[in-house]
Parts: sequence; structure tokens; C-alpha cells
Amino acid sequence: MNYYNIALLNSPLELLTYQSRHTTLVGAKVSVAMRGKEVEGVVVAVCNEPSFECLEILETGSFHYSPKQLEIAIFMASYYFCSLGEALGVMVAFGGGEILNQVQNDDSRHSKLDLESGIRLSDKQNEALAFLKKHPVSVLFGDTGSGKTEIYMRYFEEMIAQKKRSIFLMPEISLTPQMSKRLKLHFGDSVVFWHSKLSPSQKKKALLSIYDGSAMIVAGPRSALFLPLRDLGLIVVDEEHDDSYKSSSRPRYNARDIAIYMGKLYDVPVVLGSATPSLTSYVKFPYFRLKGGYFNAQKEFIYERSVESLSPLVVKHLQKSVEQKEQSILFLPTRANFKYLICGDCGHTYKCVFCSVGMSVHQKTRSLKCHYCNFAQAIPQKCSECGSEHLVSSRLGTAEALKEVREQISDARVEQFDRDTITTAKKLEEMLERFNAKEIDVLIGTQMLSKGHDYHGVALAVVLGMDNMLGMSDYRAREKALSTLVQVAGRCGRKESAKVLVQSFNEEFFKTFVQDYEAFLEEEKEYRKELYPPYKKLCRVLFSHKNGVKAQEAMHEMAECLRAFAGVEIVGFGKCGIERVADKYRFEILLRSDKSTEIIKAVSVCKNALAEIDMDPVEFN
DNA sequence: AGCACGCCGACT
DNA sequence: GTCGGCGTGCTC
Repeated sequence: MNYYNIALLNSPLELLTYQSRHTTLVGAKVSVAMRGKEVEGVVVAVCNEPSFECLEILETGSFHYSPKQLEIAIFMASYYFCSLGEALGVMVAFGGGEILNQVQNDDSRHSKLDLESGIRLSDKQNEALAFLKKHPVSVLFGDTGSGKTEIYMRYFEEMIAQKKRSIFLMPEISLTPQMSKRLKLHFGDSVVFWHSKLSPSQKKKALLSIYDGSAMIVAGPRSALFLPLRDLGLIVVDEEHDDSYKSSSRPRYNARDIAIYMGKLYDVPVVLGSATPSLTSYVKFPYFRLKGGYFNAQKEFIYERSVESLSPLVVKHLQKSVEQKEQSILFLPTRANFKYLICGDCGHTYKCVFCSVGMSVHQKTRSLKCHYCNFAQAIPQKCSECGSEHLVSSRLGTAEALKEVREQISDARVEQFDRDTITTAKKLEEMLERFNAKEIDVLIGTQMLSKGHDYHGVALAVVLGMDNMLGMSDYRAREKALSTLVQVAGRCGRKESAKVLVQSFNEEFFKTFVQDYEAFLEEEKEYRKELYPPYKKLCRVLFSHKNGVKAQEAMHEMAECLRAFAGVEIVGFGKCGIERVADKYRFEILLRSDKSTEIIKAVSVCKNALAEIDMDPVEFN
């Protein structure tokens, strides 16, 4: 009898032992019984007969994980504190023999390529490409509109010519119709898009072209990193500064960092592209600066010191823009930046019963909704504390901004552009088409507005809520705020003369750096030294439980244990910024160290059942 | 993570 | 008497 250690896919459990009369290779995907149910697992090691009785492997299919995939999974499991099964769970296995046999298996697979490149690079772009080719990991630090995409495409072409495959990572939100069309148009069936919203048939089609080898470029968000590609030649991480590369559930990996790890493992170059590179990448890797771009003509930045969201100045500018038949965008930082209900007389605020955050007003459903746990209740008519009917809002959300702009500028065609309204790729496409066809005057939205889209004729960008962003308790608040402003401004600078109206009391900061991100990064370096990444490693440990005392005790217990480790500093511990989410109390410990290995050592020893470990955190709620 | 087991309160 | 709440513990 043979015995194997098996990782159960997507299970937090450690390895379990199963037996088989047949010999099975390490890496094979198998199905096994687990509490009477059939589940999928991966053979990770051959082992000796255990002291306990074990179950038989039910089935060994034709799928397997490559040794390199296993190596990546082992790294992810140890670095990000998850089980091997969870790490392997984000990967797609090699194989697919059966699927392939269903279709003709001729060898005309690479034939679709049209090697007559239509891409013309400028001298500067050629210089950039040469630079990227010289370094194992490099940063393409290129302004919006400076032609980063052409460089990537040229690089992909060269890979195809060498019969090598490329991975093209992008933030979820910038899987835009424009980018897809562009790649599709140029690379045809050689480019495959991979993301979680693919329908079963689309998924099958994509997998088929990956298995049969016709997919030469795989494009998509985080998960596109883990497809079973042979002959990998290049990994490009576009908008590398984007936080959506960090997974917020287990495995809590950062796809940008795993891409770099994979670059080393597969010995292929990694390109990190951004107009606003993260300080971490800027410090760690050589960069090539691509300035300007056809659209980055002189932009006029106007700053307004006001707390009033839709101030008279904002309205005036929007109105003027509408009158002159020009288009504008209005940006609000997050959809959590909603209108919160406050009693105008006694100041009572409406907080979620389950979470310690303000409930936001959803005019559409006439309800108050919690952004964290989705608890909803009707909007009260009177203040529950003093009975006043003078209920007002403190902040502005996209839906409210929409309503107000429509009211104040009656002939403006205004639309909302955020996760509440743009729920499908189709809606996204339609909205962008309508906007570019000038059927919309003002587009109001959140981050979605700032990422990846091309707006042809925007002459005015209004940016609200920058001070809230700067004021967040986050060591990257300055980086986040400035990069957001640069990205939004980059959307509208594409018109000959454009205005950017920024509402902020921190005019000095934005004024100094908005046209010179490099200068910001240089200054930010000093601010981070001795304290924050990239100079120090951070790790956040979360404890959440319905019983607050339990969560707190678990935190104290772990903190006590951690004290013994000299190589790890406890930056702080206590209640989370948002104390309660979905009826659970939340506590945290923040750790700092020179080396991640020190953190891993200490946390492995001290962690308890309630501890959820977030290595290299980007979110501090 | 799920899912069973088991121990105390409310009700046909 | 039973149903069912969820707190605790195990999974090869």
C-alpha cells in the first residue's frame, strides 16, 4: 500500500494522509473522501504508513500541478500564513488531456500570428523597451498617455516570436473594454482573458486555448497569474501600485509580489508599469521614466478650501463646462464616502447596529445601508434622540452628488459610475460608449472613474474628498491620495486645455507634487525610513469574534507571546479602526520588523485559532 | 472552513 | 417531554 500527504483544495486544513493501491505522482490532482463527502486534493508527498487507519484515494484524474506551482504554493503558504490547500486553490492545474481529445489536435496552433507588427514605437519607447529587457525586474514609470501599452504589446510580440508566453496582469477594474479590444484586435485568438466573472462556457473556451497552447498572452487580474502556462517568457504587471493586487481573503497574497517571485523562479523578466509607481517598487527596482505623452498638455489645477461637498465653486465650474458643451468627471474617493445621516439639531449619527460605522443613505431604496455588513433599515423621518426633523448629511456619495448636480444644473446629462450602477461588463461598456459619444455631460464616480479608461474629451475633473483620503490612518495615505489625484487628472488631461478642480485644505502638498510624482517619491522615502515599508516589514494580525472579550483575550495572549521575540516590534494593538463588522468585534496587532523571516518565526509560534494574519497589509480598517 | 456533537433555554 | 440555539472540537 502507498501512503500520501494530501492538501485539500480550498481547505484551511493541514495535510492529511490517504492511501492507494496504485502509485501516484506528487502534484497529481485527486479526489478523496472527507467526512463522507468527495473533495478535491493534491498529492504533496509520499509518506510512511501512519499510526491511524486512513482512507483510500477515490480517483486520480489527468490533472496535475507542476513542481513550480507546488513551490509557489509552499512559499505562499509559509509567507502569507495559509494552508497549502488554500494556496493551491487559487491555481489551475495542468492537464486537460480529455478536453483536448474532444477537439482536433493538429499542430497548427501557433499559426494565427500575424508577425507584421503594426506597432510603431518612438525612440523613447524603444529605449524603454531595451531597458526593460536588460533587467530581471524593472519599473516602467510612464505618465498617463505616454505609451506604456504599446511597449508591453511590442514586448509580447517579441515573446511570441520566440514561442514564449506572457502573463499580463491588470487591476480588476481596468479589465476595460478598451484594453480588451485593443489587445484582441492586435493579437486575435492569441490573447486570452481570464477573470472570475467568466461564464462556464467562456471559462471552458479560455482553458481550452491554454491547454492546447494557442494562448500566447493571458490577461487578467490576480488569478491570471496561476494558469497552467508552458514556456513562460514574460510577466507584465500593469498599474502595479494598485491595491487590488492584494487579496483581502486567504490566501492574502499580493499578486505583484508573487509575480516578482515567479519571475525569479521561472527566470523570466517582470515589468511593473505605472504612472504612479508604489514607493516600494520605486525603491527596490531600476526604473525607466517615460514622461509626457500627447495629452499631457498644460493642465490648470484649481484648489478650493471647503468642506462643503458640492460648493458653489464646484457647481459653477460644472455649469460652465455644460454650457460650453464640454464634458466633465466628478470624482469621490470611495463609495464608503457616502452621505451619512446626522441630526442637524443634536448631532446624533446613525450607525450600523452591527458595525461601528455610519450607515449610508441609499436614496434608490430609501434606506440606510451599512457598507460593511449590508444591514439595511428605513431612513428615519425624525431624529431618534431629539425628535428633530432636521436630518442632514455630513458627506457626499456618488448617488447624492448625482441628484444634486441634476437639481442644480437642470439641463445637464449626468450619470453615476461606480460599483452600485456598473454591475456588469456590459453596463461598463455601454456607459463608456455613451460618454465617449458625448451623450453624457457629467460622469460621477469613484475609483472606477480613475482607472484605465480613455475619455476623449474631458475638459474638467472635479476631485472631492482628498482630505479624507489624506486623513486616513494608513502609512500610505499620502501615496494613495496623491496617486489617485494624478490618476484622475490623467483621465482628463487628454484634452488640449483641461482644468482639475481639487477640493482640499492641503493644497500645498498636492500643488508641490501633482506634476512631479518622482519628487514625491523622493520625499516620501525620507518619511518612511526607519518606520515603514519598503524599509521595514509590516504584519497585521486580526482577531474577530462575536464575543468581543474573546477576541480581545486572543489578541492579548498573542501580544504577550510576541514580546519574547526581540526581532519583532509590536507597533500597537487594540480595537480596529472599525470596531465591529457583521456582528463581530475586531481587534488587531500591528507588527514591524527588519525582516519578514523574523515575523514569520514569531507569528508561527504565537498565533492562535482566532488570529488572521495579514502579511504586508494594505488595508487598515 | 464546515460540520457534527452536546449541553442548556423556550414551547407544543 | 422536544426543538434548536451556538460553543467546542475534529477532520486522514
